[in-house]
This record gives sequence, structure tokens and C-alpha cells, in this order.
Amino acid sequence: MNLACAECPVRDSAACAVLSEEERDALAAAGRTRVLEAGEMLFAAGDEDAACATLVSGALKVAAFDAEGNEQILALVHPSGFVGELFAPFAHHDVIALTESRLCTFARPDIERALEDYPALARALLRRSQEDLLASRGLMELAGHGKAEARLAALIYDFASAASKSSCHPAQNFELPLTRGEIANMLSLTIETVSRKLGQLEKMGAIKRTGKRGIELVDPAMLQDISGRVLV
Amino acid sequence: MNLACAECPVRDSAACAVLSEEERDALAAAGRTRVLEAGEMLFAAGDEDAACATLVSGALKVAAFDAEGNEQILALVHPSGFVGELFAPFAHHDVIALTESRLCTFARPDIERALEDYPALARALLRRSQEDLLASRGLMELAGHGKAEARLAALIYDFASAASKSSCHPAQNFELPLTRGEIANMLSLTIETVSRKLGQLEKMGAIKRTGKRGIELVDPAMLQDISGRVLV
DNA sequence: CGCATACTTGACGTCATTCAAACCGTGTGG
DNA sequence: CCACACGGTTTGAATGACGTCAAGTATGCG
Repeated sequence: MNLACAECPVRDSAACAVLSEEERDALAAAGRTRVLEAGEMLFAAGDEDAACATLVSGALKVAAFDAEGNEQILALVHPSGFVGELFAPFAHHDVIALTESRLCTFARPDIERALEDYPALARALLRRSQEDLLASRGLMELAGHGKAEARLAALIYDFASAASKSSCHPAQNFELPLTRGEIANMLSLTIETVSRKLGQLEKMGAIKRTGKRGIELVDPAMLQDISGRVLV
Repeated sequence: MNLACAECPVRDSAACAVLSEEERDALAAAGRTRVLEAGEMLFAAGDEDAACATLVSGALKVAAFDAEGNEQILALVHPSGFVGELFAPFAHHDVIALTESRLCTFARPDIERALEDYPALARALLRRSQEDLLASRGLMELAGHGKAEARLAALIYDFASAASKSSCHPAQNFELPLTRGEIANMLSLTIETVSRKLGQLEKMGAIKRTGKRGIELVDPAMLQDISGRVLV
């Protein structure tokens, strides 16, 4: 099945947005849409010539596994994000769907040719790559600093901001896109600690848990304060 | 003072290596070399239109500071590495020289024009950016997993590999490029814990400390085993 | 209904932090 | 030349945070 760029929800925000109509059509001819179930893997660490993809809808995680088989989440990918290592001979990490996800995939040779043919695409991917780098460093800041409570507060605040449309205010009500276990390994904690600290944050009146995944931000300022991050 | 690309030690490995002679000369005309003392800052978080730079020799750190003024190291930059945020309106992190460093700096407008003029440069920077992203995720893996001893062992092994010329074997003798405090904050530990664990690694016979910064790898396999990372 | 999966909660142990003091190499001034 | 201060480091003892183990509670699915 071919791509329907005209109806693509990320046609204005993904990397291919910089292309002209004709260029995009040409690129689309090489691409394939793919739908992943929650938990399904796009490619695994060690895969050779793994495809690259733009995420159209849903959410992905980039993860590594250590010697004991414990997962560590290294990055989250949101719609219009790009995954895949363009220059490495093989993938270094696993990429797995967190929820049902729709992707626009490209074989490595096709994307390499496109980079040559469309300089604007290369610049767009450069920009995106730098944003990914920034996000990665942001996650390091988040995960690598302070006590469990502060890290959890920071993560919740980040998710609230990501869930909001207005981009300046965090959302008041939203669903955590991750299980407790996934939150735990993003923060280098255990499931139990995450659960306990969530309880504490609720008791302190910073948040309220609704159902398993739902979060209501009762006191965003308190949350930000607990997170120990500088106010912007 | 202008650039002397002909004698540049990273002329074949930096991003500008993809340019032709004439193109490089044109770009060099816009660049300036700059030498930083150890501890000197290239630019600070929040700087607007901070310059971009290729590191010619020395070493840099990319760091963030939290509310209490604690530094967190987010990345190390080695010769031929590129620093600077090309698209963000202001710098998100501090960039500081670890040792005396020589850089080749470019003003933002100049580098932006070069990206338009030389598509190969954009592709080269894309490649470098993806490598940086990979390195960042590698650091997350390193810092975010397992016990203090395992993280320290992994970091030492990484430095040994980086210090080696042969790229497949780690160096047997090398100098840590960081102080104890810098090691500590890369690993989210305290200075004291780093010192203690170094002592333990030495007592176990994995390494030997020579002077303040010197490390001798007595038993690399043991070190890798302690680090809990999968053998390649 | 019964099982599986995710989450919560409690009791206990371990490991890293904290606080404190001493150490060492280096540079400075008397 | 020695005394001294200073930054980086090492070491020790006590506290406390997080992990571990274990049990118990939802929620959903066959």
C-alpha cells in the first residue's frame, strides 16, 4: 500500500514537509506505510540495513537491553519524529511501538538517494537530528539528577507539557504513555519506588491519580519545584 | 588569525573534510581559530546566536546546571567533533574546555549559508549529529544502569577504548581526562563513592591507579565483566 | 469464572550519600 | 628553605534512600 501524503497528519511537521509536491510524490513512491501493534518491534539492535521511518501516529520507544535482559529506554519518539540510523551499518538499539503506531518507512538505499537528490531534506533531517540530540540530553538531565521524587516529578511535568496543545502550559489531565515499569527504567528506578513516589506526590497534593495511567495536575508549580529544575 | 586548513590535524575527519579545496577555502575565510584554556567556557546556556565550532585539539564538555548549581556533564567532545546548536535560537547548555583546546569557530549566519551552498556539508553534519546522538544514548546506557561499580567500570573501559589508537583493543595505560568530581557527575554519583569504587576495582585486580589520573588496565576482561555489558 | 497482567503496599536489607577528617602535591609568601 | 594554604583526593562512620522480597489488590481477557 502506498502513501497518502495528502491526508498525512504530519505532512507539515515531518522532515518531508520541506519538499515540494513533486519531490514528495517521488519520495512517497519509495516509501511504504506500516502499522505496528503496541509492543511490536520495528527493528532490533544488530539488524543490518534497518529501514528508516517517520512516525505518523502513535508512539515508539528506543531501548537497549543489558546483560541480564533488563530494558532501558533511551528515547521516546512522537509523531513526525524520525527513527533509524542513516549511516551506521547496523542498528544499535531496539525500536518498539508503545501504542498502535503508523509509520512511513523507507529502505536505506532509497533514503540515501533522497539525501543526495534533495539537499533540503538533508537539512531538515539535520535539524531533526539536532532536536533529537537535545531531547536525549534533556532525558539525561532528567534521569541523571537528584532524588527519585525529583526525577519522577520532572518526568510527569514533561509528559504534561508534551500532552498539552498550547506548548506553554502543561496539560491538566492526561494519560501517562508508559507503564510503571517503563517509567521506572527511564528513571533508573524500580517499579515499586515509582509507585510509592507517585503515592507521595499525590499525598502532597501535587497530582492526583485517576485510574491506572491517568494523571491530574493539581499543583503544577509544586511539581516543578519538587523536580528541582530551574523555572523558565 | 585565519585558518590553516592545510596543517589542520582533523582535516580528514572533521565535517569539512567532505568539501573540495576551493569550498573549504571559502568556508575557512569565514571561520576563526580560537584557543581555550582548561576550564574556559566557549558559550553558556542561554547565549543567543552562539557560534558553532569544530574541535581541532583538546577536549570539551557539554554541561547543564541544576537549581542548586550542581553541574551535570551531558557529553564529551573530542577532536573533529562539532558543537553548537544550528537551529535553536539560543544555546541550551554550557560548553567548557576540559583541557587547553583549539577550535575552529563559525558565526551562525556563515554556517547557515554554508549549509545552503554545500549540500555535502549538510550531509556530513547530519552524519556527525547522528553519531553524537548515538554517543549520547551510549552515555545514558552507561550512566543509567546497574550499580555504582558497574557504571564506573563501564566508563573506565570506554575511556580506555577512546584513548587507544587501534579502536579494537582498549589502551593499557592512559590518563582519565576528567577529575573525580567530573566522573562522579557523569555517573550521578558522589566524589567519595567514585574514589571508593576505584579503590575496590584496584583491590580486585581489575585496574591499577598511577598518580592521580593515570589508569593501568590490569584485567580488561574483568572490568568488562563488572560493567555488566554484553561482550561484542 | 479463573487466570494473567499491571499496580500497590509493607517489612527488611543493602548500598550510596552525607558529614567529617586526614592526605598529598603544588604554589605562595615569609 | 620552610610554613602554609589550597584543590583534588582518600578514607571512615553513621544515616537514610532505594532496592529486594513478598503479599495483596485491581482490571481485563479467555
